[in-house]
Amino acid sequence: MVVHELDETEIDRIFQAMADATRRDIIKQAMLREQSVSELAKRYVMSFAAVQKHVAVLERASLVTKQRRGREQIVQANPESLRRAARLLEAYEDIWRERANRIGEILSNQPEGTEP
Amino acid sequence: MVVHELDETEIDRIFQAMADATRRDIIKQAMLREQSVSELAKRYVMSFAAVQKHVAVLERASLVTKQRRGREQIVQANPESLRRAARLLEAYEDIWRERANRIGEILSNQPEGTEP
DNA sequence: GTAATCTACAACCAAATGGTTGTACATGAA
DNA sequence: TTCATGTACAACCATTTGGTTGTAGATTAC
Repeated sequence: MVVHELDETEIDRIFQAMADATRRDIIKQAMLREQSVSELAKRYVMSFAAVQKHVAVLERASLVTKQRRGREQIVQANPESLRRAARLLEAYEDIWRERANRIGEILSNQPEGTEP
Repeated sequence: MVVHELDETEIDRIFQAMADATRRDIIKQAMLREQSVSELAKRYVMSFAAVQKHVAVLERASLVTKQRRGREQIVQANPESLRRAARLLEAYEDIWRERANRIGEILSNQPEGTEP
């Protein structure tokens, strides 16, 4: 199977992590600039602990990493995982394109001389 | 915000739908060939009802559509939604690339627009 | 007709999710 | 030292998720 280059549970985690608007925004923020968890937390209406959990989900999916700096925990984006997900989606598009070709061939394989 | 072209809850649904290996396989199968729900269900160890629910999740995310044919319900892939998700991920990669450029500029110590 | 097939849907369950509050502890600032 | 800040983590709660079984209704096959 073409679409089987990554460990399935790893993909599960990446997509599941992306399936929340707050987490997608955290990723974006971390990509724009490395930020501490509390700095990120200020942006959202939820509690600090909630943001902490969101970051943990992103970390489990390898979408971000954390690095201690004094008492702060700095969140850094890891675009590698994102790229993997992107390539997986492209693989699905490839399947679709192949199918389109296959159908196209079948349609074009009509016997000659059948045109009016 | 650059990454805000789709309705957030729509994106939520797409990624959440993709976050399950069975559903990803259903998408793949439906892309390869349109199939009825029961035909799909035969491929997996779970109950028919479970597969039915998975298809419903995919339908809610607009990743597949169903079409009645007699007593069967034919599942058709809708690669449009997949492509949207793929483009969203690419948008994140763009953010990262922009940041890399920005940092590169800072490091090269050449402020823009200083040339005569 | 009767029987088999395909689907819809409800009810139920265990586990995961997304949030909260509260407590504890380490670190930096005064 | 004392106080504020930043984090970790547990406990709790409501809702969602991913599965089950069971029942019922269409449609097709015999």
